[in-house]
Amino acid sequence: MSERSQSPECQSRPYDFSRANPCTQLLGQEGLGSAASLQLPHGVLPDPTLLYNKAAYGGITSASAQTFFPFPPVTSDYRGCDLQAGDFGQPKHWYPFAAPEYTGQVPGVTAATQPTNLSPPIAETREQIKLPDIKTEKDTADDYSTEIKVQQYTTPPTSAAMPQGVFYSAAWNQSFWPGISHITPPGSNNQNPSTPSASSPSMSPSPPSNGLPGNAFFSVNTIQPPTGPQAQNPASSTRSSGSSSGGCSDSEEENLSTEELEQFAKELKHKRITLGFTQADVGLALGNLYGKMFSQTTICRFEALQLSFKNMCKLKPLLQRWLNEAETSENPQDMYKIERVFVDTRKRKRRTSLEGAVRSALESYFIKCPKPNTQEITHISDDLGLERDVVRVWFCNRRQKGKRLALPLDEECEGQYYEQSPSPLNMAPSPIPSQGYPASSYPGAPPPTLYMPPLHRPDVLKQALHPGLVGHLTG
DNA sequence: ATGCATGAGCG
DNA sequence: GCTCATGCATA
Repeated sequence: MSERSQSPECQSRPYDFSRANPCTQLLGQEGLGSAASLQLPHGVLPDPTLLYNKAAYGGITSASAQTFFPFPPVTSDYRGCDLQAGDFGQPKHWYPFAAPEYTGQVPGVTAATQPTNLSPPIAETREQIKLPDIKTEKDTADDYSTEIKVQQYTTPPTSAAMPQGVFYSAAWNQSFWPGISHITPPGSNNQNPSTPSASSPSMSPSPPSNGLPGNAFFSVNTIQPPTGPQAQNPASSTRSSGSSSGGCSDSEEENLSTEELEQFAKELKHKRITLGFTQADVGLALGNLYGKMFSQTTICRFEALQLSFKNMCKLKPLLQRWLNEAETSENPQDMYKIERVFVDTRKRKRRTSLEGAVRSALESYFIKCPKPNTQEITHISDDLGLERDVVRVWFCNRRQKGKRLALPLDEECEGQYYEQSPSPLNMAPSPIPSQGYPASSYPGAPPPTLYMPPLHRPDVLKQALHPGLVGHLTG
């Protein structure tokens, strides 16, 4: 079901963004052209999605290469949809009623805990527009009307609390977070509950126990000043929506090693499941402990080591503490029932669902140029009949994704993968900082010319790469 | 589990 | 307009 299995994404692909092949050049030379004749710079493997989806896509042609723009036109397939055009052409005030009191949506509510009496999500209450290539869960007319959400968290059925029963398997090869001293931070590294806090009501999922009432596990606004070594945390002071920094500010975090993080993630997942907590539970529990909740998504990514190193460092102490509490808590239960009413007056742009062919096309563009400039983005959006912002965001996310899974090669080299193209015709590498992994400690690792970080992480590679290529690449 | 989106902070 | 942290919505 995962998209990865359907359309391998390129974090695992050996794209060549080396200086020798600036985007423009590539684009100008070849185009996305027929798969058959698709030419890629030496050392670069063709985009599997292109190869595999060529038939389905059939839109990319190298024919009408434009003089000034390197990107070959990608047919009108994506353009011809007037419906889209109108749709995407809409203004972008997604939040016309900006509400200061907005508390944000309660994160981490998974299907398992999703109350049945909730008003159905918008997506379910409306017809999804079906477009040939692009779908958006968007109301036809009154888009983004104010929503009032009432969410009730109830004790997840114990059974449900044990999801797949599959324990963490995507273990990171520790070589992926190399370089970090394997220093064992005094006092942090390990689980032992620094403080078996006599009663930690803070966690109370479903695990069976002697119910004890009381403590507001989910008293949302109850910010309990963290105590103990792992207490002080940036999270408590973070903005409402993430911070670009605020990472490993604690001495304790700074010393985290790759192994520790990896191991902890594993341990967390294992114990969480054993204890009967869902990822969403954990996210909410953190809110109770630190006053800042996290979504199921974030917990999931933490466990899967899909966050930046810095981010992992930042969250680790929080999760560590939660884990300690959860393990020592005598009655982590009853309380697992919170009811919250909040009004979300903001409107979120309905998620655009890019059809496979469009994604392939975007991937192809990405291969050519992972960091298109404004003009290029416009061109792409025109070609694919997508909203500019959609394209821009797609590239942002794509780069972010690439970095997340990319091996932290040394930044110097890494930069070249995402070099910005100053102009369609002339590009000079302009390294950008990496998202987060400590500089590689690979001694004398040669500057990679291929964008194929996953090769350093076979496990991730297999997961992300098209099966057909795994053998070839890892061969 | 992950694709698309938001928003703070920054240059 | 980008990165980064983060989350909603959905596959």
